[in-house]
Amino acid sequence: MPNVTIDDVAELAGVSIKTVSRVVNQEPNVRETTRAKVEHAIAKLNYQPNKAARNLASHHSYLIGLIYDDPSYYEVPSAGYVIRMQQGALSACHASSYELLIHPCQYRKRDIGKEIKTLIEQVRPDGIVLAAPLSNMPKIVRAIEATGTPLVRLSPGKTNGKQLSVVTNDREISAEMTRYLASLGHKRIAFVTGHPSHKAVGNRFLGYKDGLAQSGLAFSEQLVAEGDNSVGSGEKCALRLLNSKNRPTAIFAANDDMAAGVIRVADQLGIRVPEDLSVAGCDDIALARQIHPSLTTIRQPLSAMAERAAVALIASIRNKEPLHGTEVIPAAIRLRESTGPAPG
Amino acid sequence: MPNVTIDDVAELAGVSIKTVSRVVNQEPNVRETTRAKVEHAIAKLNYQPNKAARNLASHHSYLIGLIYDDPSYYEVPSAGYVIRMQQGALSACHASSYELLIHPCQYRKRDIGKEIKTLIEQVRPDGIVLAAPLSNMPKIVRAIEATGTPLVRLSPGKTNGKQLSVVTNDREISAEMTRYLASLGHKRIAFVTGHPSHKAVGNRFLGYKDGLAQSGLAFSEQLVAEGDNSVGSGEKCALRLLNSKNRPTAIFAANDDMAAGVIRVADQLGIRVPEDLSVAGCDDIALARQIHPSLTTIRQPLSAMAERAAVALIASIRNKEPLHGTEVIPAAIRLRESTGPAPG
DNA sequence: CTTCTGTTTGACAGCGCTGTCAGATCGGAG
DNA sequence: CTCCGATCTGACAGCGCTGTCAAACAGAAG
Repeated sequence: MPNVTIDDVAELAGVSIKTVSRVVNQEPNVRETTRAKVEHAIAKLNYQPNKAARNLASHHSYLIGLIYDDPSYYEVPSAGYVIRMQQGALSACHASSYELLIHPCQYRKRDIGKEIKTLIEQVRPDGIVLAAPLSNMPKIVRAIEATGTPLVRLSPGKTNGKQLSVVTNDREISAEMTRYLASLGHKRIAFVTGHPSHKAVGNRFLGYKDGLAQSGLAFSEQLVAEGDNSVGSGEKCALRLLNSKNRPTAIFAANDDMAAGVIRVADQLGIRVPEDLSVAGCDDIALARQIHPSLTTIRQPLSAMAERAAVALIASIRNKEPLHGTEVIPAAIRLRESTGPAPG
Repeated sequence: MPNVTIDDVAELAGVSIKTVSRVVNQEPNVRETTRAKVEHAIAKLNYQPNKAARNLASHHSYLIGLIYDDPSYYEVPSAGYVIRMQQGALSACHASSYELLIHPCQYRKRDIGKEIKTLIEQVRPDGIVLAAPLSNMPKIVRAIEATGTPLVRLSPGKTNGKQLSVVTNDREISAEMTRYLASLGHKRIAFVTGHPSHKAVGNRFLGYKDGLAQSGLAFSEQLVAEGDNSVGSGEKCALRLLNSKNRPTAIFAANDDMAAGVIRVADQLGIRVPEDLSVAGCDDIALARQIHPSLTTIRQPLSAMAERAAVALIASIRNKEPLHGTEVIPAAIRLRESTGPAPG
């Protein structure tokens, strides 16, 4: 196939290749009639600019890298999490004719910093979206900073203010969930915390406390159990909470896996959900819809966050203004079967 | 950062840039001592060839495209499926310093053919891996063929012999699963078929029949129920099968979702799994491990298939030999809690 | 009609690499 | 010691685009 180049278009339109380039790149200062001529020629020849040539001449790669924790590492992969981020990033990239390069990586590796640095130097993406939990690992953030590539972090925690961080309102939405449970008449609302290394989980705990206070309920250590984000730990916590005298009528877990563990234990103990016990989770993983009863939970706006990150990145590349600050994309509560009015 | 180019390396090594190029590209006919000199210089300067320049000069993009059905279209995404394919393809690409471009697409769109064609013409990947079910859609296959881009299909069905197809042994492994159930003493083994449009599902049904025959068991229409791949349809089929007199002691479903439906219904009917009823599925989705009892199923070698596809593609690009034929990557049975000896 | 500013256009030199082809070098046979 | 083919190396011309800069042009002001 005799590929059509910018020269062909220029010839057909009767202008110089530079003018064609201007039209293709939507640069200003092209007369309207000229632009029309060129666009007509482009359409007629079905001209597609050669990316390699453009990249070489412009020192851009028109590539955005999405770096995230390798989901295969986990037995039950956080596949949905990754897919949703990819979707958001892809839609932003395609809207600006950038391409998305994905890079799952295992942060447990010794030389992960060097690996990422090499990757970036070889591929030279114009910008990078870094997902949690990697976005909170100084080693990784520093490796990327060292390459000078614009970076946007998807981070649940506070940020260092150096780059742009796109976050969700973990704390506020957790408070809202807690208030929702309180509004159903629950007085004893327990919380299952997760692994302390996950910043998002810490914020959820704070939100839980906020929500209690806002609902006029007292916080009690008795009603807090510490898990490690796994289903099994959720079961253990549930066992302790549900076997205590004066047991809670609602349990809010810092993630869905632990909430699923709570439901399983309740089932084994003959405690009906939601009649005797309301259960709420966080994350809206696929499992949340698949279990019985289906789980009331908090849906993180992962796709929207990744999209926003990529959009910001591309805009900043375009106008050469550095990125910084924090942007909040709000999460949403998904009401399902596992929560209901307090018993009695 | 003053990027180091091939000229810098050539100067330091005291050779021409062409020789450096030869070393970088592992071309033959370079004296060992020269190669060592150059490699030393490369290491010293930490030289990274500029992809854009290389692409432009060589007319290659060093990009492999992975095209699959957009998982977001489904309520409960087939995220695990996609992630596993990505992993396989990524590992093959990185091993040969290719990059992977992902492209989820919605085949229900009218102009999907044109969309894919445009995508390919813009991005110019050196090869494409096309996943099921898209790989069985003539419209899509033809659109890709029209661009002349090398194509490998991940296809459960038979192929047209035009390109390479990487398949799994659906039929044989289903027969094996059936024989396994028979070997546990089951005499009445039922089968839940899926949506007829999924070719893989048809092969599984054939394998089921094979397995019965190989185990000396008679096939009976009474023991077949037709679902549509959904959990709900699995429940309906289970209801019919388990309420029939002389009910089966084992049910083999053409996918895991339907198998999960079977287990749910058995639970509701007070039929114990696996004591009273063995249940087997197919696909090994995340849910298979999460339900109680965990599901015996067939694990498709998705990652291996995608990896093989990408490896073959890259090899064919390298030696310029067209690809064709069919390659089989065997699946594996995962024994879990849902199957056991026949009752009585 | 001239001058000046701002807009529009084009010539041309790369970007950093690979392909081509010719020249240099080497080793063994004559 | 010479010759020949095989092996190794380098000069150079692009690949198809963008950035730079200067030239051409248009319209407003004098």
